[in-house]
Amino acid sequence: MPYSTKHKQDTRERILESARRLFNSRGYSGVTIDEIMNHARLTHGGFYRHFSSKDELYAEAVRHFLCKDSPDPWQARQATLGRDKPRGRRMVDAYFSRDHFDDQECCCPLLGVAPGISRLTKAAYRDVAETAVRVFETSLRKPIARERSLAVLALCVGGMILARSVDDPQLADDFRFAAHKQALRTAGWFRGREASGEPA
Amino acid sequence: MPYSTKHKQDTRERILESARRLFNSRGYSGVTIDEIMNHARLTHGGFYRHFSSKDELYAEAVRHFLCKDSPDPWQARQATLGRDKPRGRRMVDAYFSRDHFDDQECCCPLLGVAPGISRLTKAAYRDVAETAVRVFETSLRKPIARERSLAVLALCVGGMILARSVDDPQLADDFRFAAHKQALRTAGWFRGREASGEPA
DNA sequence: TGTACATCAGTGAACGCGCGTTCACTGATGTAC
DNA sequence: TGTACATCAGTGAACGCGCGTTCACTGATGTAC
Repeated sequence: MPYSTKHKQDTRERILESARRLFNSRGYSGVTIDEIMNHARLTHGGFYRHFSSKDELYAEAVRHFLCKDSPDPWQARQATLGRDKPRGRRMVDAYFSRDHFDDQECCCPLLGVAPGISRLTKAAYRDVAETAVRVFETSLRKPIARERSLAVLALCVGGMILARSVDDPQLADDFRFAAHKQALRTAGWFRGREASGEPA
Repeated sequence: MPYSTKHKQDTRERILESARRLFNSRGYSGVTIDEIMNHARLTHGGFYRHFSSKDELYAEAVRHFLCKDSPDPWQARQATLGRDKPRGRRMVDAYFSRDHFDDQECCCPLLGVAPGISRLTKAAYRDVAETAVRVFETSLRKPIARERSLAVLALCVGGMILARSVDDPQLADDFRFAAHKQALRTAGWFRGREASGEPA
């Protein structure tokens, strides 16, 4: 039995960590196995001793995001944000921090799916987003209409992306309904329980 | 001058419409130019008479999403949802409708960026999402903690994705701050104006 | 009205490169004697 | 303790395919005469 099992585990861990960072910053198809292996100080040929396909590696890398023991700025961010706040609050603050916004490598994997959006495309997204915000803004009653419009849009996009990214239909519906309800509430359109089920 | 300019415009429109549908359902790299052209009843060679690159086509297709005159189920969805409601409300309802959730072709382009997520990957996302929801749930005070947790998560993901997808730094910050504030408010952690700027 | 011509949308073969995957080989390491 | 051996992590060349892009060509159409 050559090489200790620890040696192999360590290598696997290194590949996983490299994959997580690179996938997050450039998306699934923006990164090659060769790059990941080089980043982990290996050559591409050895990859299949650790994973059976690129797809499997990606799924593992997503899960790896949550590992407590990885030397991860994301974990650090949470830690530095005040021990007195509840854990959930620290997570939210860390999530929305400029640090997290700028950090391409150590971000939530859902933020990394957009495969290296080009400048051209970002401009198009801005057009769409601005139009949508304007529509909401004119529909809402005055006080801080714009700010609430932005939040409503975030609820729409986030709720649906989460619903679609998850393989449990029940959880998907839960996301959809909860985000919907909250969006109506934020906009001030929520009366009674009308949004708790499917809208008519 | 062979072929009327209208003829060329029509063809371009057809390519754009095919592109929008296919990109939305399978993401940028999940669709080939050949497929798009076939879908528009053309062969791939003619593509470059209309667009200078695949990237340019994608950006145009995103913008095309908003065209009022396209025969788009998305527009239809809004129309059928009750004329008495304000336009923004109709948009939100249409956005969260099961119809929009299921429809791969005619959805918000931001929902189409995730390039054909594999079953393996969806399972990984569910793990991450469930863990995150559980953390929030235990941090929130009791009443409908789960529902609010889901909404908070949706605000996080949606706010950051929008912020990252847009090429105007000011608009990006606006999304980030608005979503952050609303997340804290939804969770019940918002006291005074502490989240209006960058968290300390 | 009819015919020759010029234009250019559309065709389909070909190019070329990137990248996931495979494979024969190497050599470091743990075990048996 | 030292040596032969077996294992398998890691190497690097090669394969093969998909796909964005190019290009020489075709043929439909509008215009000029």
